[in-house]
Amino acid sequence: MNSAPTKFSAERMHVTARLRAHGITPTHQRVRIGEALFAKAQHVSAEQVHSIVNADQDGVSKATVYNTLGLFAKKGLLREVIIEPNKVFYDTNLEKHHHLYHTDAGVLEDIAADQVKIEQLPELPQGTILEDVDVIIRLRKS
Amino acid sequence: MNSAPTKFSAERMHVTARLRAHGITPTHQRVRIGEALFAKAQHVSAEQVHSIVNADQDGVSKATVYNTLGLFAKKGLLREVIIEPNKVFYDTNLEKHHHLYHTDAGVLEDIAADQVKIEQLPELPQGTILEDVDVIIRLRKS
DNA sequence: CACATCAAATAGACTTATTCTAAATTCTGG
DNA sequence: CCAGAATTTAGAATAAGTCTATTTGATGTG
Repeated sequence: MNSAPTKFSAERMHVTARLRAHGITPTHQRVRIGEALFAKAQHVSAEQVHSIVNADQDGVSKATVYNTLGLFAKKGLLREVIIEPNKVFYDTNLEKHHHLYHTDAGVLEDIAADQVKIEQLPELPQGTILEDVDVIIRLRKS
Repeated sequence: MNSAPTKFSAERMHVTARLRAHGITPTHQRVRIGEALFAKAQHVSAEQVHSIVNADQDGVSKATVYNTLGLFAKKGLLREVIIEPNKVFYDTNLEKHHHLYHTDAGVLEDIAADQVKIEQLPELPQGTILEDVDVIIRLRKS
């Protein structure tokens, strides 16, 4: 369509604002990564982000992808989901929810929070605060 | 105490029987690994098992440690717990239970099943069976 | 404007957990 | 005891992620 990349698209502005709102300086590459993330997919690995962002010209380095994903996660723009050794997924869904994991296919699915009822949690040791509760339901082909 | 390793200790027989009961041919190295596992610790990494088993003379190779842990997990003698990228823990506790993870310290703790009440699970997609439900409560120093 | 400063980005070397491979060893049934 | 299968092994290979030293790019100051 356009011959030149759209530097000032609505999407781009949106991501920029979002980063600012979370106290993140919106650099060129962070915005690129943000666009890739928030465009569609729910669950992406660092590797996937790296190749999406580097499909176009002028890519973003591996190190920056890792730094940025880590930063986004820390700032609450993403949630890290660890389901397999050697594969961290980043989930753009920030609603409270849980995960269904198809172990055969390696596919991760969201489950709305109200589909799983956790009625009680143990008392936390003093001096600690809850960071997260992960519920992962692992499935296999029957 | 004994000058020679006790080849026919009660523990050893016990592990052997246990492997057999799970359809695992009890080779020398598998029994060694089983002893290390079931002796004490709750949560061990492959690396830890490897060094426990290799503290004595005549060690067990890395590959065998990995193969064996994988086999034990598949046969239901161990449970894999994935809480951090690049670190699989094997849990010898086979009771239904959940996990508390201290993210600062990297320490994993068990929680008795009755401390967490999961009242409802979503309907599983057809053609699939439940393999496991992992609940990991992540804590941080406050 | 020239300069000092600081954050962020980069390439590529490095680390670490795990898997693979091909060869050697051990086991099992006949 | 022997053939074939299962298991173990050392070490090479892979893959995700981290680290380092350097460069780039803003931003502010006199």
